[in-house]
Amino acid sequence: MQNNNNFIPNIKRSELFAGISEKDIQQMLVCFNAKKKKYCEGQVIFSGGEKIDQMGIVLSGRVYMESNDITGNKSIIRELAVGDILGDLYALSRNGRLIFDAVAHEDAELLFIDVDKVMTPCAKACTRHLTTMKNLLTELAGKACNLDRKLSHMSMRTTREKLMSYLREEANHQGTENVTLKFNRQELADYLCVDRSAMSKELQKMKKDGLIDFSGNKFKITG
Amino acid sequence: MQNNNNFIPNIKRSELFAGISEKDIQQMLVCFNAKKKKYCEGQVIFSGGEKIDQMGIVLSGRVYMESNDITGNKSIIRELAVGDILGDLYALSRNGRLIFDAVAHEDAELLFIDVDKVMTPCAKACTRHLTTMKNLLTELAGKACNLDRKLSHMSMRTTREKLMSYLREEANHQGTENVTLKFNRQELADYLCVDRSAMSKELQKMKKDGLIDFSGNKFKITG
DNA sequence: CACCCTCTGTTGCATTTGACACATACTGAT
DNA sequence: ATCAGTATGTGTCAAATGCAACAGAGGGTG
Repeated sequence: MQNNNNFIPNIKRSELFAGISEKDIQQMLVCFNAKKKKYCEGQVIFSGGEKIDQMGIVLSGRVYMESNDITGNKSIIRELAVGDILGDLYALSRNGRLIFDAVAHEDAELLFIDVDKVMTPCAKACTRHLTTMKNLLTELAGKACNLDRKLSHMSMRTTREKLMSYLREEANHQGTENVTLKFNRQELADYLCVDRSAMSKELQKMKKDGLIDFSGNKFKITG
Repeated sequence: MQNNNNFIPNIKRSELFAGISEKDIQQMLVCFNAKKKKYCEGQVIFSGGEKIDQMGIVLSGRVYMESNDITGNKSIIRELAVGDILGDLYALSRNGRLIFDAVAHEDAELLFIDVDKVMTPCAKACTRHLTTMKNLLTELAGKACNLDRKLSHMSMRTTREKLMSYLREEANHQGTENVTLKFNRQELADYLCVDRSAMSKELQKMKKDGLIDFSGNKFKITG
């Protein structure tokens, strides 16, 4: 591991180390064989089909899990921010092969950790080991719930329903009717797996029908 | 827990108890406060919005996680068979609230287990406790991967692409080009979130175009 | 300012899809 | 055999969607 541990405050934001002191984290990072790596915007971090045995924690920047199919359609599967964990579900599953690409959406720094080091209690009695395993379980369960939530939007039959489903959840999550999206229009369309222009049309119709109001990426549910 | 433990062979098929002897399983079931329960076909096991702190292991029958929206559209999110675990990702996540309904698709028996009992090492030193935690992590990761796989089908823009994506994965999973589906047409449509009649038409077109061949629920990818 | 680039909305058109109705098996029960 | 019920495929039509092309609004840079 590198000498400069100035990323420790950021790593504390990760669910993996919840309830663990900075001092203990530093010890564990050695134990977990943690390695820091930088990525430029657009750079591929993991690519679909690849077999991995490390998971990455986002220290800075944003990362997208995305699918780029043969016909040129991009789909944003999920979006990862600082503290989020990348690739854990593949590295921890039996076959370990990625389905999607992980791409740096902005310049980003990641800290990579060997998953088997997390899964296997180490010899030097890391007392916090059990805590990280429990944290990982919670994190993984949360991620799976988010996938379920995304599926609930995707299972809607029309673009309008997909948008409402997504916006309602965002409103719920952000705790206000006035929702600020992190996506631009193209990204929102890629996230909901619909055509951008068709979505743009539908958004206008929904505004006219009094369902929503919006300006830029500030949305409000009104219906 | 009931006296008749004749379901132990079935429970051994669950990933949760992988690598644990029958004798140890019996002890752990007491420790986990396991309770068996029967459900009739069509009966709701968990319903959307409900908060849960138990997970269920399918001892017999089949269970669907499904979404039933206001407009009457059903979507089959996933299908659980004997040995599969139900509700774990909700029970283990922070908020613990279900998004979908879990419904018995056939008469079914489930064994319910307290998740916090699994998460907390017990006083009477269950040596196998760590194993179940690791197993649960693997199972959860595998489930999340399946959700990702499902998302990869759903993100396809056309019914034809959704079908091909799904069939290719099934072929891959079943290890043969001759795929036997567990779904009937309506269920397949509900799984891929498309209209049944439209899908039926598309299947015929795909057959005519030489992409696939099928009869009943036996499919073959030919293109 | 002129230029380039990106983002968003708009339009027209061809295709796909969903909804509904109905015909045709096939199944199981009586 | 008869009947009811279910599963599957077909036909028609309206609506939704994708696609391509373009216009206008910024935003940054030389």
